[in-house]
Amino acid sequence: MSFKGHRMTNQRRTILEVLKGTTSHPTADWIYDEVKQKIPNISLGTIYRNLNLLAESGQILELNYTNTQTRFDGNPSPHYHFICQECGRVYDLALELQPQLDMEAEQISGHRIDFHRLEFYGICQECLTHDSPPN
Amino acid sequence: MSFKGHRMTNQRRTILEVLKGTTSHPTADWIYDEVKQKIPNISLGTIYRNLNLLAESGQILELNYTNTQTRFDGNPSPHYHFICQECGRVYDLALELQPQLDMEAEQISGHRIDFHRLEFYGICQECLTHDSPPN
DNA sequence: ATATCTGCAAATGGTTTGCGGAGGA
DNA sequence: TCCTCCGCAAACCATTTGCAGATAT
Repeated sequence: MSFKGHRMTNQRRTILEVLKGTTSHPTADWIYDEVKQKIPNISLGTIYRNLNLLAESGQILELNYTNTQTRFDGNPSPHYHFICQECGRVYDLALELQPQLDMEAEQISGHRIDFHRLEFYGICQECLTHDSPPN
Repeated sequence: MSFKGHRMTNQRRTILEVLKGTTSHPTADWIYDEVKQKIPNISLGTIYRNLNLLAESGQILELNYTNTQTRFDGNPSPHYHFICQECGRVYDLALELQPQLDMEAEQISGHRIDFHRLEFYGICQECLTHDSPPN
């Protein structure tokens, strides 16, 4: 099982499994801690190299919503996100895709538009109902 | 001329002028080089401190589209952007705002949504018509 | 067989910060 | 006056990378 000339190493498989097995849009550091439980001597450099390679080959998504740590999404199919400004959690949104926006923007701007990214910001349900939110 | 207890120093005024005087969504480094022409001994730390302060007080926008350098926008009113994947330039888009998306996303998710960010990606008109694009 | 990958550790580079002095209000 | 701000330089920290050995195919 490989992907376009890339080898499916134990490290790469485990990283992909961990990322596919969560909906929390984790950071490289969080993934590192998780994978370490299965491959104790894995290095953080390997985590980064594989996350970048997986993102380049379209198997995962890279999310840059802040200027600090990058987050990763095991679901590579197009969808929108919600970012809670209180706890920082990132949620998937079931909002339907809006491909007509690409057409409109293309006509207005004259640029060739391939895709768009849409992120919503606010306070998540969890933080709204709890005084001291976890995480 | 101040802003909520903040002092309007020569450095801060010049940084704001430079940023308001361009539509190129520059990086802190570019702003540094520009401001240095007027205040030769200004430090990069001052650039960052002021950009952060101006962003926090809503006078400018902070754009995090990549995991490398942050870009800044002298126009703080809500609008959408287009990022060219060939030359990296960031353009403003005249596309009308889509506030109904906030309503829809709020109903679907149950989170309180305050605003959204929408960015389009593709190849800009400049790069489409020129073989070797500048910048 | 061999090109890709890994662990290790050092380097990178954008951004932040502590400090003592300067300068707006 | 006094509190915020500045320049300077070091620190910070997420991410990248060079190298020599390991491993998937």
